[in-house]
Amino acid sequence: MMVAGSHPWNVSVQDASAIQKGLRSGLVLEDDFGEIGTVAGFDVSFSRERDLLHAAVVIIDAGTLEVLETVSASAEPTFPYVPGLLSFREGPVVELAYGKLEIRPDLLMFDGQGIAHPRGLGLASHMGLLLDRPSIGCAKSRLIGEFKEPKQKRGAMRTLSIQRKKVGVVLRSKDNTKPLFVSPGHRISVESAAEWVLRTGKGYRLPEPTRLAHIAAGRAKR
DNA sequence: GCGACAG
DNA sequence: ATCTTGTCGC
Repeated sequence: MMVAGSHPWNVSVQDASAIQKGLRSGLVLEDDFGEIGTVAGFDVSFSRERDLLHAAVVIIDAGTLEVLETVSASAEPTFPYVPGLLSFREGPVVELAYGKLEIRPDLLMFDGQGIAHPRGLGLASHMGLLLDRPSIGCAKSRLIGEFKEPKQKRGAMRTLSIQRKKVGVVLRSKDNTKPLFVSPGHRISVESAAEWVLRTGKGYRLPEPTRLAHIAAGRAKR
């Protein structure tokens, strides 16, 4: 079995796509974890006046949803935003912030796609592989995939598929609000991914990990 | 050629 | 992502 090592982030748009194709075979799409005690949420904001990316990571207790740790890091963007290549723009800052953590989270949640991606390796999958951690992609909108509108009640979900293959779910995390696009990143199944998004929610559209990371990332700009 | 297109 | 106040609805 090929073991995933590190790879350069400063590559061309062409090479980035090739790197994704090479990494996808290393993904584990079934539950591969023990007891989940902590969940980390990631998000990145952008300050255009200073041309800086700010990444924030918030770790919460999986049982009480209480915040245990918050860290952030900043860096100049080295890659443009290209649909399908988001990890090459946000990956560097995310790794930087992750390195500042004292707690080693049991599960990672990202504001983006997992395997619901053109080459099967969205931000959550990519980071889950590099950090060797179970990860979930929890995006606010669709990148790729077909689905039917889920019912309006919290907890309702429909399959998100790519060429007849189930790659995730379109999940209603709150009554009468736009659904979330949840797909496994690495070392977790579609079912468990959806379950954890619901389990870490507090009544807001976004689950606590990602919601709090979003606030922290925005706060990091000031 | 045209439309779609995570953050 | 970001530029941005109020406003309608649960």
